[in-house]
Amino acid sequence: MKELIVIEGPTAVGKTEYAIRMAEEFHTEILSADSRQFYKELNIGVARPSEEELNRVKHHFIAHLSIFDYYSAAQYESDALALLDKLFQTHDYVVMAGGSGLYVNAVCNGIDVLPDPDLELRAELLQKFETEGIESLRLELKILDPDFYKIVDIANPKRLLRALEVCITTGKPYSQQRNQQTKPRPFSIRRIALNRPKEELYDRINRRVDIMLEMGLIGEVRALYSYKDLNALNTVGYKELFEHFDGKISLEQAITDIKTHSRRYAKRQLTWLRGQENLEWVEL
RNA sequence: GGCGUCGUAGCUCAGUCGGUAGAGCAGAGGACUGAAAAUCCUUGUGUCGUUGGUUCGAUUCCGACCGAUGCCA
Repeated sequence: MKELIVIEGPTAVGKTEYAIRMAEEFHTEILSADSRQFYKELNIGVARPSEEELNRVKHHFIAHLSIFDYYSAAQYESDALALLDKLFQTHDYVVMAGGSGLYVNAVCNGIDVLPDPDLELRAELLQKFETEGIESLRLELKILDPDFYKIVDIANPKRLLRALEVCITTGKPYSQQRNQQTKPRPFSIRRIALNRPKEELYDRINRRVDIMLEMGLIGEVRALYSYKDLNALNTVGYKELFEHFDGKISLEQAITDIKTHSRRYAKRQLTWLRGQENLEWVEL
């Protein structure tokens, strides 16, 4: 029986090192499930594994995309499954490691079959939201999919937007196309969630930000300044420095913001993980 | 040393024409199916600097003191 070993956990907990050790032990390879390490332009700020680490074990889905590319959890699901199919021909175990919970779930549990967004439609709806406000999205969704309207977070524009996209492009209510059933996989899955005492984790996050700065984070971000509106750059470590370059905040403030936002990100990841089933928690 | 301003939640500050107080940020908790390092929701009792006085009642008015700060010496 083939097995996928998944290493999850909050940012800076130590997933990279843990996954590499595990992959070495099982003589296998690693799939990154980190939605920001996908982008080749992002390196220091997303704590990409070092050259040395990448040489220890073969990694996939690191720097395989450009910040100009569109990508999604559903695409990741099919890319990862295709690769796993190949890797399992020669390995009994494969390791997947990353902090993007939605992406991990797409691979472990599957994601409903729905159309990819029509980017033109998305832009149109976004335009509507910006000019007419969130209430206009609510009214439209209430008509197109009253059932979903009852359960969505109507304060969250992204949820409303996506539901509308699906309704409009398929001509059917979004709620009728969501079944949220776990898809069977041709391999078993062992999910390990790494954690540390909060104080220690926060200390690691703060220290890692300082290390990123020493490694030249500011230069990396400055070189990407003209693309600051791309989704891939709506990322902790980048957006705060863009604000500094815009003259809105001091460098000192940007640095403390990066630390604060990273801590909050870790907190959200833990909230997400607490809600997941079949997790094996490992305290480091 | 003199005159003035300020001292309220971890931080920045609002406010109470006298009836013991509230925002933003931080913090904490939560949600989450094609943008997810994204996006969204909930959550604010603190000797109102200390100490006297006036008052039925003071964080609010008055005095003194302490601290911060500005100007003048």
